[in-house]
Amino acid sequence: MRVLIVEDDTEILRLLATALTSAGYAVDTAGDGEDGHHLGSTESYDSIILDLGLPKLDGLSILERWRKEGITTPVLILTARDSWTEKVKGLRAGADDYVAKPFQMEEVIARIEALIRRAKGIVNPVLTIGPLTLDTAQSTVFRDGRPIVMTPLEYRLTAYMMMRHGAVISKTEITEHIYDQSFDCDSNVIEVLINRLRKKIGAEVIETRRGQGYVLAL
Amino acid sequence: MRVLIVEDDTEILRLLATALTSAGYAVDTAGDGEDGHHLGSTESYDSIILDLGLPKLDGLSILERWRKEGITTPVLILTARDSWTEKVKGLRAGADDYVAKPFQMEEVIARIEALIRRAKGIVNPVLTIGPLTLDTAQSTVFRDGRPIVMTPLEYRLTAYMMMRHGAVISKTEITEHIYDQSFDCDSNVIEVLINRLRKKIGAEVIETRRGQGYVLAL
DNA sequence: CCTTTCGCACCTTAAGCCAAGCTTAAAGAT
DNA sequence: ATCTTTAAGCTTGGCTTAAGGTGCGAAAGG
Repeated sequence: MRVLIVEDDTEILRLLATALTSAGYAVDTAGDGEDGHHLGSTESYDSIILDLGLPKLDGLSILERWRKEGITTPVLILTARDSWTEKVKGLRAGADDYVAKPFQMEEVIARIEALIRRAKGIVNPVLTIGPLTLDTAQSTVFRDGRPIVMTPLEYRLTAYMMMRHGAVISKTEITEHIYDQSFDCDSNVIEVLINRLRKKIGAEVIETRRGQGYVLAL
Repeated sequence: MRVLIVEDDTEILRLLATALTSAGYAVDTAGDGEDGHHLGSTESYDSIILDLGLPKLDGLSILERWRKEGITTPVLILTARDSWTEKVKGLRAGADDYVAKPFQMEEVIARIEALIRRAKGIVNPVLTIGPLTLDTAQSTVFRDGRPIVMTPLEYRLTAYMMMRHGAVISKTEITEHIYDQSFDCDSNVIEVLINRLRKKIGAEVIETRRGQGYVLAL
């Protein structure tokens, strides 16, 4: 799962980034409106955290532009406490949720997770596909009820595949969603990852579609 | 829908042009940077395909000029494979998407269509023809609701035929659309492919028009 | 006008080759 | 010390080629 944070306060940015990273997300960041807008338009994220007060280009304008461009990525906006009008404007402009500053890290993460689940059409916070169960609150995957110890990458890949179960997922899509920016995909990392994952969750769960990608079989 | 292609390799240009034309687009072409820039500035297009390595005036400069001139037409850039820096530069300069060479015709067309849809704010990735359903998001074809496992070529052919259902599609058209660089050799690849496809999706779905091509019957 | 014949376009099957993907180990990064 | 990436050799599925079969459709003969 890959998230973009657009925030000019470097301290808040740092905190959010580390919190999300250790929650198992691939994180990209932007310090001003222009970069933020640009990244959001051109890269593929599963969710975006957007501050409203930004240099160069303010959050609301960015959001409006994205929506005009047809970008439907769920957006969580950060606003100053008690600013009713901003909240309304934000939701009007197409935001999916909002959090007032100052905030609890936990809350932001929980809401991001809810947004992503909602966007992928998953209602229950715990997702079960065949023998596998994904608990995002615990960042844990279970096979037949038993927890499986995973590395961050393994967990991200599993979570992503479970949320898109049944779909053929290409290697490009995988790299785009479990790695952050600047990753040169001229190697067999994905294959190695898939290999390790198969050993952990069972080889029969992940089907190979030669020349197309992988499918999480039901 | 009108598209401009700026590309110096005449073979690639021809392939792109014919592919887009038969996909229902009006196509203009330019063989070098100056012509390309000029056309893009003075005519109005729904989308532009821009090669980065061009004689006279390179792609990046053209793109920058257009954006300075206030031209917001969605631009898809073509770059050499693995050139991460070029991709970043292109997206920085205001490109909306990019495809690495060598590329699949189908992918370019799909991305162009996505760009245009995005610009106009429409989404509909599922196409149903008779008992067949094409879900491009999942890269899967369904027959009577059941997924059919296909090889890359089979999938491309099916997708192409479904998008042009009812039309007679010649073998030449098929080779030009589902193969990246046109290979001209008199072999029976297409017949073999069609044969395998019929076994998977049902023989009655694909009609033969002797001496003309094939039709996806409704 | 109907029938037969013949050529050509298309169908079918199977074998071989190549590249995509698998696997393992070791080096590199954090 | 753990996790990730690189590298190298190996395996296998999908694509192509080739060879023989089938049937359409046109032209010639009845």
